Amino acid sequence: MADDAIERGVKLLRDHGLKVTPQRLVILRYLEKYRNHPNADEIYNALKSRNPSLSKTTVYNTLETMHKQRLVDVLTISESERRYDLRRESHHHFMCQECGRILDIEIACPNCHRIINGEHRVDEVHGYFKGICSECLTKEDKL
Amino acid sequence: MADDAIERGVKLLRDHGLKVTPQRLVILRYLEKYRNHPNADEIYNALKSRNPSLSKTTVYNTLETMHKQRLVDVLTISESERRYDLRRESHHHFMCQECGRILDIEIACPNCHRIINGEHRVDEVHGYFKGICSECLTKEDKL
DNA sequence: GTGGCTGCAAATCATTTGCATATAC
DNA sequence: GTATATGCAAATGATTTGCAGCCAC
Repeated sequence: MADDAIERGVKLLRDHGLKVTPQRLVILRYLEKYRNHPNADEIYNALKSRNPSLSKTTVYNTLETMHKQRLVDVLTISESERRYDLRRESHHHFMCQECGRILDIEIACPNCHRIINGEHRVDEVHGYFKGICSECLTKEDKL
Repeated sequence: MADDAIERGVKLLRDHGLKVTPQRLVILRYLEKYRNHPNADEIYNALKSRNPSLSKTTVYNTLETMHKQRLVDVLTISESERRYDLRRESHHHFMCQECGRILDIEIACPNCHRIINGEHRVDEVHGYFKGICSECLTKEDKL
């Protein structure tokens, strides 16, 4: 892992009032590097060979802690499992029902946020789109 | 159950190519009457006293079948369970983290749908907002 | 008549919990 | 030194599956 990535991770954790542990750093680094909206199992499996003592409980604990500190978004676009995403400026997600990929959708939706915030206090906004992605469309002619 | 509600249910099922069964009718009727975004368990518990033979498996089967026929929307706004909603013209949902209620949000978001449809084929759009509802805000001063 | 629907019991599997040990600060 | 984090094994709980009998059409 590059030194600057470690430093960045340490700072990110400290800035959010979290203790710095190797497990937290490596999970944060995974999210930052791949940005692939993984579930807990994918994170665990990707990291366990280089971090043999890592437990799945810790993966869950860590992601939950980071979510509470608004460092990580929890996506429920999949009906069967949670997926995690390093938090960044509001964007949305598209899930392909064919290949299962979750793609970032860069759409700002200022209307929605503003209107509803007048009535309730809105802390999280999730835009989930589901269908067939352009790649699968060309492959399989499902247009 | 009112006669016209039954008739409406029968028509709805037939129009969607589904066989008409008492279980399907009563579940449909529940969704139509309460529109409270229930989970499978709530539906089952609400109906079992008047429909003693109803099984939870059938509740799940029925909701899944209706979802496939685009009669019912599956909401994953709650992280721990699916919630169901009779399908109607596109609207969105707000979940109060305090009282747990899921409220309908009547916002049209034409931008989003149009833009993304140029790239992928979009079959479902879900807008999930989370925070504290106005009622809980006044009660507890969490503004 | 038959293909699809129902309901029971058992299985699955993501996530959570209890608790003893280890570690960040 | 102490509060918190980690990791193991066991528990939980929503959803699914296998299968036998039933019913809508």
